[in-house]
Amino acid sequence: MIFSSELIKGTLKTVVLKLLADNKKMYGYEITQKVKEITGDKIQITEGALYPTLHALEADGLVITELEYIGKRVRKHYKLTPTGKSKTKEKVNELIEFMNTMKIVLDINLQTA
Amino acid sequence: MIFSSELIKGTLKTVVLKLLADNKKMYGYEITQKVKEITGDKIQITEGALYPTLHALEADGLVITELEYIGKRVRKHYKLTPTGKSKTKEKVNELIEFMNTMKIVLDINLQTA
DNA sequence: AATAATACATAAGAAACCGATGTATATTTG
DNA sequence: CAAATATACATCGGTTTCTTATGTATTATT
Repeated sequence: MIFSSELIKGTLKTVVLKLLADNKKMYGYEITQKVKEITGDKIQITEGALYPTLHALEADGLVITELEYIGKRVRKHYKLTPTGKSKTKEKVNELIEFMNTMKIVLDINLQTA
Repeated sequence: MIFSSELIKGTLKTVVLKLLADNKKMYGYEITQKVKEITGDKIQITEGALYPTLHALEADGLVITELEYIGKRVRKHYKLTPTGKSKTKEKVNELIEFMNTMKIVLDINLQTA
């Protein structure tokens, strides 16, 4: 089972930030593979979604980039800025709170009307 | 704290379906109030998002409608069809699984690279 | 009497993603 | 060794979906 893209949408930025917080430094392709790996292929980030997101994070000053050359191939590494680190905490906390709220909506709302 | 709309986006349809499953029959305005109530004002569904969603659910055959007149004011009640009921189970299960997966991404991904 | 709440609806614009396409190098496999 | 696959970046048109604003009308509150 692969999760519908509408579910992934709202959490993409948070997931990317969290991965960068845990791994210090990652490049785009690595992020797609990492997400596939730790979610058992259930979340697959498309390149068309990821690269614009990374560019937006950079434009917002949440990450900085660094190029690495592997032979002739280039890798663009992304790393959190201090602002990015605190933003990551905010977003992760919001998502956790949101999921707790969702649990209430999904589980506890039993014929209360 | 009010959750960012990007988080709410992917779950709106599922939340509406779940409320209908639990309450048999609801009208639009009632849904907005119910969601505010059970989430402690943290999720506020706008009318511009809700009504198009309800219309889409109806067009997809997941709900049927029924008009009620309170004096001169009209209420449009929405009720799940059999198809809607099974779709609700699917969507709720997917969301629960998604949240479990998200927990792994947010909590357990510790320097595995 | 005026304001707020109830109750529906639409519509223009914005945001964000999907799927496709493009370019190029490196590795694996038959 | 040629072909296929994997690695690695990027953009873009079209679609979906929401936001904000607006519109109409009735009922309740202050």
